[in-house]
Amino acid sequence: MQKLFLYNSLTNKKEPFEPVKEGYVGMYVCGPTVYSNVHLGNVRTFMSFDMIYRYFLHLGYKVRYVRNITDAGHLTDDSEEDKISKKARLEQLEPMEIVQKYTTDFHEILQKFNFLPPSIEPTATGHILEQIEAIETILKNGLAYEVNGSVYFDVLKYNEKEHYGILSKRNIDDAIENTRNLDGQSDKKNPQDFALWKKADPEHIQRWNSPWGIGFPGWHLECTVMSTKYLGEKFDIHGGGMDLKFPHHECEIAQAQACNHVNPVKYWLHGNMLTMNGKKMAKSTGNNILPEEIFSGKNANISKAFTPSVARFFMMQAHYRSILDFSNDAILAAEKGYNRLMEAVELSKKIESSETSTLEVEAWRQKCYEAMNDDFNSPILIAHLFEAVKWINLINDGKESLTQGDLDLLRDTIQTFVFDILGLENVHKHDDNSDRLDGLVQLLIEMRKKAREDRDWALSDQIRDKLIALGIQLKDGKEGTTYSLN
RNA sequence: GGCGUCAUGGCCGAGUGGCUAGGCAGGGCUCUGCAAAAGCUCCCACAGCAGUUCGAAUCUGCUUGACGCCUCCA
Repeated sequence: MQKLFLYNSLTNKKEPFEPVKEGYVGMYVCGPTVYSNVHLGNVRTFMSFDMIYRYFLHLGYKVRYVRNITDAGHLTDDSEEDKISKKARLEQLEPMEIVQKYTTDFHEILQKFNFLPPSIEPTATGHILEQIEAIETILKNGLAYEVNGSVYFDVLKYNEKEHYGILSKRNIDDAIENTRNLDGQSDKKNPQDFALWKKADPEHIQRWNSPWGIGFPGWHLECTVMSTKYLGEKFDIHGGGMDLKFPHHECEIAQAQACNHVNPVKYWLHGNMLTMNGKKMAKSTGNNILPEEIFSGKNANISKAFTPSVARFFMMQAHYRSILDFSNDAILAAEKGYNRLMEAVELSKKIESSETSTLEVEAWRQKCYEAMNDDFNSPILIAHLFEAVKWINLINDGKESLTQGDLDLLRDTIQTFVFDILGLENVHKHDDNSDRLDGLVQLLIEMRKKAREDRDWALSDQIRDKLIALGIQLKDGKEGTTYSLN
């Protein structure tokens, strides 16, 4: 099995991956809060982990990939209203209608981007009982306290024996000094404390019964409970966006420690932000672009529509831990590179083998693995894939050659990395009219051929230029004319 | 204010103490009726200032700038 190194946010180091249980990987990724459409920035994080999931599967691990749906509603501020209920009131819908609507949207979007579904996709509302039990355990262990029907985690007490800040590299004393004074009416003993259970006011729509009265679970508890339930007290990988590192993931560690006395996660992986115009994409600021807008081209920041696979390629060209800035120029450039890659992939199916090989396919294949083994370095992998693009074209020109065995290896490796691991798709516009379109274009190619034989350049160029205007690129080669659709 | 990350060629983006990814755009050549496509090739960058070193863009310090977190956030 390939030796994989990954960057652990807990230690800030690249470490060799050694699973808790040999041959198995338990991976938990914080999913979306389903109160509005996912934007491209949300998608980036999930896509990074989709690629990581795919790579683990390819390496032969048995992976249980858990990605939750947050449908219980997190608090937005110190008011008692949470996101889900807020939106529900706005649209005159039941909270679960909102949840259903945006969960469906989430799934549809990810499907278009060719995501593999997670092994388990648990919901917060489906685990209220488990959350209540966890709170009882934490209370019993003396690390939480109840005030007026709410239960808070006692961060200072926890910090006496454990390190609150172990992940985000924060010092609790600094945090105390620098906490903003939001209001004076909080029930918390200390501003650092966070809610495990929050009392629901009468007008609060999402509400459940509990030993502390009617209320709803706190911000961070669901992930602790669900990851423990499905992956165990100690599991391999926990992922999420960089912006969740603090406080969300820090609180998860504290809760798990308080419940199970175990540091729950071996490797913390954090994907970096997708920015637009140099600023983080966020639902709240309006600085974002929706996947549907990418697919339709209907957004002021882009000049045309892009396929999901082009957007995926654009994101895979950057490392998951780097900030990536979205712009029209950047995705246009990515689209051209993507097209060139896909055309070479198609061509690779047609090129023929020779008696001898002039290229080192096995060494190249190993370089592809080395790229992925180095903290899932997809941009380096793509650089290597473009080396193969060059090879395929040279073989096609008769300037290099491969034996049947090497050619099969090349094709297999491309298939593996381009489609299985990066999750790209070569989108053929195979609608009902594709045969007709092909027939039409072939007819025009014939007519142009005739015109060229008659030296009727005006006609032949007209055919060529009108077709390119329609997005049909004619390619004159030694063996005749072919075409590609843009 | 505190904590942290990052500053790479026209653009996007990797990476390493010396051998200097890749994509896009641009120049030249091959091919072509002219082109396009494809191939070859050129353009050798690492914010600024000091320091460590035989040697740094890569290590250290400072400066400047950007971003992220500290409040829901992928």
